[in-house]
Amino acid sequence: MERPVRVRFAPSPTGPLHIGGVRTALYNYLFARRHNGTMILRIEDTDSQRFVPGAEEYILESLKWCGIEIDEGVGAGGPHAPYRQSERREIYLKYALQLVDAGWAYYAFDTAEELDALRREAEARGEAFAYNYAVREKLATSLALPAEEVKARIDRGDQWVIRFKMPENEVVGMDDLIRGHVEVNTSTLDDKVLYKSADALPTYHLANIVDDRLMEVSHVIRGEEWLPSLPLHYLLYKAFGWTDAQPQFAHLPLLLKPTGGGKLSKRDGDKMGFPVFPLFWTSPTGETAHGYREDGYFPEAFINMLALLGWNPGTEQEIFSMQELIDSFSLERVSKSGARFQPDKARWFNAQYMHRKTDAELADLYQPILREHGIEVSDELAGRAAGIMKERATFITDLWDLTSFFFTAPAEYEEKQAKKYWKGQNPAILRELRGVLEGIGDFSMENTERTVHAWIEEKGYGMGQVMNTLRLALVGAGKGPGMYDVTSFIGKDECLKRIDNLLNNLKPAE
RNA sequence: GGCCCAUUCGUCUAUCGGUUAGGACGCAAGAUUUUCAUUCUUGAAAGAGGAGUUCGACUCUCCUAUGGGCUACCA
Repeated sequence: MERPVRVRFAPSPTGPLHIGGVRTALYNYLFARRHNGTMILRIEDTDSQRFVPGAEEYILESLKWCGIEIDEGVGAGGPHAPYRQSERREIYLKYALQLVDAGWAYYAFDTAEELDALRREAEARGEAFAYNYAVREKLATSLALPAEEVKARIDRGDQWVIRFKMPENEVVGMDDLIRGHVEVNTSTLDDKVLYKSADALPTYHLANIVDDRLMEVSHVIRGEEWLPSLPLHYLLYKAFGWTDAQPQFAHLPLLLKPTGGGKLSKRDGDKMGFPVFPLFWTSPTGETAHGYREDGYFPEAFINMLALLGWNPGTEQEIFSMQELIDSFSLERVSKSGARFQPDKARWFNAQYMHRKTDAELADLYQPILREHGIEVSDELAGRAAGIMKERATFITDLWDLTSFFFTAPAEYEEKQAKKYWKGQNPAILRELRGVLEGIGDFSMENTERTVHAWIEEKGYGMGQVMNTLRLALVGAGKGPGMYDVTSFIGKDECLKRIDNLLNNLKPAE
């Protein structure tokens, strides 16, 4: 019997969610939806030291903005509540103790200072210290100490941890949905801490396995940085006797810096001018970081871009709605190697979505910006202006520079354009054109164009000469949409007014 | 240092032993255009290196190199 698909996204609230984390969440979500499964959000706040206030809210808000829906977990509730590990703390000790009883784990009483000293000693010898089979019976552990001594230490309130007793020289064979079969010898691994008495909390490894089991997780889809601890996780399932219900694993390739080496980090964004976070972030200490949302990206474009960073459909389609992503997603088509994040492509995706927006959608997005500039117009007009110019825009915020002339007369004239066209007989022609325009009754785009073109032809003027001079008057620059888009948008009176402005206020060049 | 993972145009990638190695971003040129864009066409641009296996390797194996990850009482 196929087991129901249940996946989880399990971030720790140690700061804003990074775009690599968003992609992990996205792939989990896509996989869940693709298989009619359940998407769980679990907050892994087992490190009380690194907890950052506001981070959890940030994660929730980010997922919401991205359109990644949580079926079960923090913010959604569900049959396995609570989903915040700090609220599940009483669950874990029992399991850690179960492992100790079964001989799979042991108590260790080393202090942080002692461990530091051990590491320094090893380093001085040019070696790396590993807490493993070679040392665990020589240190202050329940493996070395007499039982009464162990009990006495615990009773007296000494701090302790429970470590996994990694077997010596065994080969663990693992199967990853993306990477295939991987084997590791346990002698290269160390005895990871599973539980710490100091804060009565488990570490990632224990909490992860226990919760995945309790929450009936069927597939663990996470970043490649977890691959090295997969053997431990396999062994943990074995130690608990849960191998039959063990989830399948898929380790995702990492997101890398656009240039240079290493994985994407917060500083890259600041340095190279693109966000590494979905949303704007202010840390408790007042540091801020850009976000895709505030930088003007559409969530659909952001998600589309992210989905294709490490996955491809095997076809040449590049523009995907969330539903299309769901329909075509598969772990088999996730690539194995790390993907460099590419800011240019992110912008291109956004432009593609911009071009596909309807006037009504654009109006909604553009109105706030217009109001910021003191422009009060109908949605119809705002949408029409945006619609005319959207193909030139990448972000909604580009629109003001592109369309301001629809709403306000040029305050000044671009020097280059003025120099080129505001000379010779052009002022005279413009004056003549003013008369032509004034005489047009039906000022629609079509009729104005027909009338003006007929006049140009009759007079034998150069098309570019006339239109660019008119453009100077109406737009004030050597750019913009077709002139009849402008004339019909601003209307006859405003056209004449702007022509008069130019005629009266700018001295023609020689 | 040790362990693990990876390696096709600058970048994201297709190819699952036989292809003129395809697409996209970016770049360049051209076309269209009343301007600026858009759009369209074209172009430059890749199998890390070396051994094998095979009639035949980008594809399989090994070695080397390079990149990345992990190596915490962090996740």
